[in-house]
Amino acid sequence: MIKATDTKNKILDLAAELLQNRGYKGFSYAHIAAELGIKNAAVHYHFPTKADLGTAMITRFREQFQSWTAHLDNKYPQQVEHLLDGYIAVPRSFIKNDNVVCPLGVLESDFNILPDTMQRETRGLSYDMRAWFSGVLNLGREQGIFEFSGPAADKALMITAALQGASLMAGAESPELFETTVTQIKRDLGLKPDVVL
Amino acid sequence: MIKATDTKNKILDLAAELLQNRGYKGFSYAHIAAELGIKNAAVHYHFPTKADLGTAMITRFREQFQSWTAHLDNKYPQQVEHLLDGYIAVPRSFIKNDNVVCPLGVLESDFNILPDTMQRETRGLSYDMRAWFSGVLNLGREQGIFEFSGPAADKALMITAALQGASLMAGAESPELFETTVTQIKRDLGLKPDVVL
DNA sequence: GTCTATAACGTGATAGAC
DNA sequence: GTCTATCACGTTATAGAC
Repeated sequence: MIKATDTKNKILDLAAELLQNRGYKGFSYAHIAAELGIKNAAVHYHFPTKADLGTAMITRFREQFQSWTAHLDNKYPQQVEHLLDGYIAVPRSFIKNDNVVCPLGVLESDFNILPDTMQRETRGLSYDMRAWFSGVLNLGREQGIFEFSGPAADKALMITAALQGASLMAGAESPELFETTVTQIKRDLGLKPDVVL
Repeated sequence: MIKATDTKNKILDLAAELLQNRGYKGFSYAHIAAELGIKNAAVHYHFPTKADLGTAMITRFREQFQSWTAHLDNKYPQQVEHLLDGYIAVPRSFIKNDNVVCPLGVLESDFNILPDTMQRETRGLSYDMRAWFSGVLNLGREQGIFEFSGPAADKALMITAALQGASLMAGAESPELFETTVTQIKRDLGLKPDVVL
């Protein structure tokens, strides 16, 4: 992950990390300002209200996810095992050091206290993820690589929920809980757990 | 669910609802006092610090879960389909009106900002749940009722993570996401989705 | 684009009367 | 067991100088 050099993107990077670590009410403009060596008011210059900052963060999450899947689709066309691994890599990437939690899980957990614009973007992010992954599962079953019963959309929902829940557990307990969940998901798809990362 | 009549338990009931709706930093002594028609200081009398209140809540969640599983084990001995439904009923019970989210998901999402005692109890609750459910899955497979590969503990972890993630999604998007996830979980266990509630 | 200064508010918490 | 009164602090946010 390339770190931004301009202040605006530095703020977004740091705010995202703080959100994932501490929840929406758990981080403040003061945290951001202190860490970046600037003042409170400077952060407000770039994002007038916290709702603006929060909404921009989620919009960026959506853009990043879209870029990631476009990259995967391009690099591994129709190679569903790699696409699955790419999808799993998203929540896994957050379970490093203390960065800890998948943003969607935090946003959904804090959903009722989020400003309207953040609620809308959160739903959009959730939808985007399931929609793409649903296509991957469907294709993989047609190819005879994935085995499961029921609609691909249902299976996509279930796996996405499991990855999200496992990401939360990993942050609170142990990272291995995430990996064990992934292993079981792959078993349930009829895959050997040793698929290349 | 029987509502408590004494103040101390009224506080716990309400605090739990607020926690599940708004996260740990999203509720305050003022919220509780206003709703119960008492004053800030009265709440502090029963729970001197917020950490005390939070810890007591989780301890009660653990006791309630233990009572619930004891009840299930007694009412449906060795009847794994009913035990499974009883386990699913826990997160489902929170998806009514706006009560919305499974406590464990919120606590794990807010984990890094929780006081030490709350962190310990949260881990304990998570462990309790998976441990009991792991036994149910193992028994069900021995009986030939559940079909799955891999260790029962892994499958229990995966299903628990899925229920937790689905509970969060239900709160943020639509309750049906929870039910669809449950349907898929049952399909993956080789069950018909029409098992008695 | 960043600063100083400050406003207006909510928070967790305490002392002491009743 | 609940009250009034109060405190110290962190929060989001704004005005205006540089």
